[in-house]
Amino acid sequence: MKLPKIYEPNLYENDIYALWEKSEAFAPKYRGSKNYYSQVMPPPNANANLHIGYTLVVALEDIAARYHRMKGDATLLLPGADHAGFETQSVYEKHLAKTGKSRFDFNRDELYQQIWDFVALNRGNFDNQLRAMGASCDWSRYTFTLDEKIIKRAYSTFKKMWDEKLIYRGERLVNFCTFHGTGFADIEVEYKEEQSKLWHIKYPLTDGSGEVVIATTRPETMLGDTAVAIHPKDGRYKQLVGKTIKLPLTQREIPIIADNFVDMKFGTGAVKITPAHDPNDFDMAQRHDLPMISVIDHEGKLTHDVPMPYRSLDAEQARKIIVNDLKDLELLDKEEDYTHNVGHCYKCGTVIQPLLREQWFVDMQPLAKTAIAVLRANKIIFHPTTKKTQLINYLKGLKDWNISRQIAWGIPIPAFQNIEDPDDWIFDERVEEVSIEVNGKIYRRDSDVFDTWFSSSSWPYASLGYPKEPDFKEFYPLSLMETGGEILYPWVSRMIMLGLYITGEVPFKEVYIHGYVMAENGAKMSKSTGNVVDPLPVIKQYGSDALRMGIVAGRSPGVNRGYDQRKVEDARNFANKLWNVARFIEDKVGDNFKAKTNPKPKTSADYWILYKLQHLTDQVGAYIEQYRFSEAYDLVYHTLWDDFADWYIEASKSQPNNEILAYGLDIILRVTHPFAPFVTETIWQTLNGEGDSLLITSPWPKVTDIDTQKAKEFEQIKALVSEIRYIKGTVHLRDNLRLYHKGEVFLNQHGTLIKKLAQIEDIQEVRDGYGLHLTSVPFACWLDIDQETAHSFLEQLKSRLVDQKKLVERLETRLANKAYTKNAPKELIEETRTQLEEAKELGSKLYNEYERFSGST
RNA sequence: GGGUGAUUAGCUCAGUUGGCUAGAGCAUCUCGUUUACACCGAGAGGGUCGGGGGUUCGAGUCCCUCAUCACCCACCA
Repeated sequence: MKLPKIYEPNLYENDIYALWEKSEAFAPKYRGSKNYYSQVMPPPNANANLHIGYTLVVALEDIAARYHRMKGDATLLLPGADHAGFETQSVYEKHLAKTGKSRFDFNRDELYQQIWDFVALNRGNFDNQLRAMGASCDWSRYTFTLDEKIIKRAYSTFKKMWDEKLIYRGERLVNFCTFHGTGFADIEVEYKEEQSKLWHIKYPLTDGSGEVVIATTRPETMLGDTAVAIHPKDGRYKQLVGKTIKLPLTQREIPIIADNFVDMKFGTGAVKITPAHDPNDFDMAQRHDLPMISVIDHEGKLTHDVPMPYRSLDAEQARKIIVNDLKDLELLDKEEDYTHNVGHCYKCGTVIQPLLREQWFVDMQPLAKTAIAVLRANKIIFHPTTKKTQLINYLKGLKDWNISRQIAWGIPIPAFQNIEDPDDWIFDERVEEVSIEVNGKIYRRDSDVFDTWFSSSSWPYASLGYPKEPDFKEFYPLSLMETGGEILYPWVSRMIMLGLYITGEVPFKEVYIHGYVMAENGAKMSKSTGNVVDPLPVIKQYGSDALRMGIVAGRSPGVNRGYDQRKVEDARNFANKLWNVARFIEDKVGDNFKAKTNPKPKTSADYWILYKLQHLTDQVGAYIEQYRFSEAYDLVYHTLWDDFADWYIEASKSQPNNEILAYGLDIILRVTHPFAPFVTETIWQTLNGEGDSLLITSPWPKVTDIDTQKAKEFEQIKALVSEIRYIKGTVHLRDNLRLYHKGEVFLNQHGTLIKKLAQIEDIQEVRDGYGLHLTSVPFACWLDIDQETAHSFLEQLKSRLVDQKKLVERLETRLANKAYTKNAPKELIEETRTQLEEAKELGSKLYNEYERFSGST
């Protein structure tokens, strides 16, 4: 079968992927190695289209997986999708809104079913996109985060924590979005800087002896104040401790307390304490045993615990009215402009209200402690390494984790409450029931669901079927967890903690954190800005391989970088180059392409290319094992293009060796396959004709020992040819150029090749002659350029001569430095000596040429 | 307030424990249709490696410091 002139990815990609799938090439299988290599892919939101960032995820994971598969390791790349609880529910709510409905029109069970159907409708996109990107993942092991095994695992984990008292139910401050009606973990709150006011309010002492001025950004919460705090060493106030304040606008009396937390320098040095609506105040209330009064409810309105005129007001509205009322009472001391950070719901932008709610919490201390110890002991290797330190710092300051969410789309919490005794909670997995009877008592199900991260923290072992499934026994701990920096804290940290807690082992041996794919101008991609790049049109235009390589090229771990279309184009050109190399070789070797394992090198070019290919196979493998993808790709790119195509194939046109051509292509196809799976497999299938061999499962190549001395001969030919090309280009000579020499064996031997590569008329042995001598090789030879033409080369000669002199000087100073000869490694000094010799020789040749031509001006 | 990363050619970026005259792609300029490829070939120009100190025989690379940008964490009301 003949390869057409241009590689058109669209014509082949689908068929090639189908071929891999049909051949079960993605199933893990030991092929000559005893090692396994396993990754579970970070599950993207099942409901959304994959954005270009996920192409990077796929590319990185798939390159590593394909490499290890070819190494013979049993390789598992497990695909999955995430129900993405709150994310998906808010998408669905927007969808509902279009039909004029809202979540309040349905109960939670109804909503759950509706969202399930909604997600099922959209899920196909995800599968197809992953295929289009060439992910060699095992679809038979596809896992959804609401699969039975994942839910059961969440329940077992919850139960174990419950039994071991790591789970507790408590009334704590939670970050509450009054629009979505749910609480969030600390990490989900988005802080934004806002212009606001700092109000100074006079709080009169009960005994009438004066007043204390407090400063606040949230005057509406004063109705819930239960104390005023000052610093114990503050001379202005310390005599007031123990006295009480008559809280304005209310009839309540509240104490003045002393606490080290208070910053004397901020505001007035006196701070109102509202335990039910501020985390720091909450902590202080616990220390001083203060009452907590909720004055804002879950809808963001003032509660019935505030004086009549303020009840049911919107918090924002209440603020204005209260400030006005204080003004009227002449209790407002002053207003200052003030800029501070305010927490917002990351989805709708509503200001987050800290509210007192009963929720389930996980005591993170013991889990974090174990994780820190494991990280410190380097049981998990991080790429880049700095992420480890960041993670340890995060774990050190970790607070308890609120795992309750008041939404429908998620895993119901398997806890039931005695309807007659609110403190009596039991664990039970019958979550499909609203209420159950146990020991004659009626228990009602907690209507909340788990935070998505609670179940996904078990992903590495739950998706492998912990504890009994063979996959778990075979592939755990995972070889690599590849993921983005934004989920280092919410996900990676928790996978490590829960992995250690449940399985007693680290969940993965290495972590690779990729940077974000930013928009081309470096800004963050977001739907609202409209600068999101959709991978599918890019794949259609340039091919899947081009996108994969283009997005990996020049990218290092943990660093954000813009999407660069030029790199994709370049990669497309690379795929086409490979295609045409294959066409050329197909033409020479014929259709029955079968590369010999040990081809016989004949020419110095043969030895040279084998040497290059040996370096390629060894080094690319080493790079991938160190997860240095960009450098690996770079080496593949330049070996194919510069070495194999531009030098070896060109040389082969005058000294063909079909065995080596076929062998070289074979090696290059294998080594390129992890990066460009489609084009390499397409070529492989076309050239192998009827054969049933697949490149994807072919072994990674190994080139045996090469005679490097012979390889070096070709380096000399390259140097000679390059110099001739340079001179030709500079003096604008094209035709009829001859190279003369006085009986150099080397030039006689390689004359035909040099003639061909340098595009000159002839190479001749002569007795004597006159012309421009070449300086880059240790042979006496010259181009038959006349005096006048050679003159135009004088400038070049001069600048090269100057450079050469500088180099000689630099090397001489270095060697004259006794500290250098004393301290530097011997090989390096030896190298410097050789270098100096060569530099001197080249210098004198340049000098001679320069003298001869300048003298005759 | 704390932390991390970035700052290298016109643009986008590589550059592993310090060691050949600092690299790539794109862009620019000059040639070129030669047994595959114009999504091509040959050649060229272009960099005080953000500033300033220091350690070292030797620093783009290590240390200190400053500046600018980005992100993350914290949240003193």
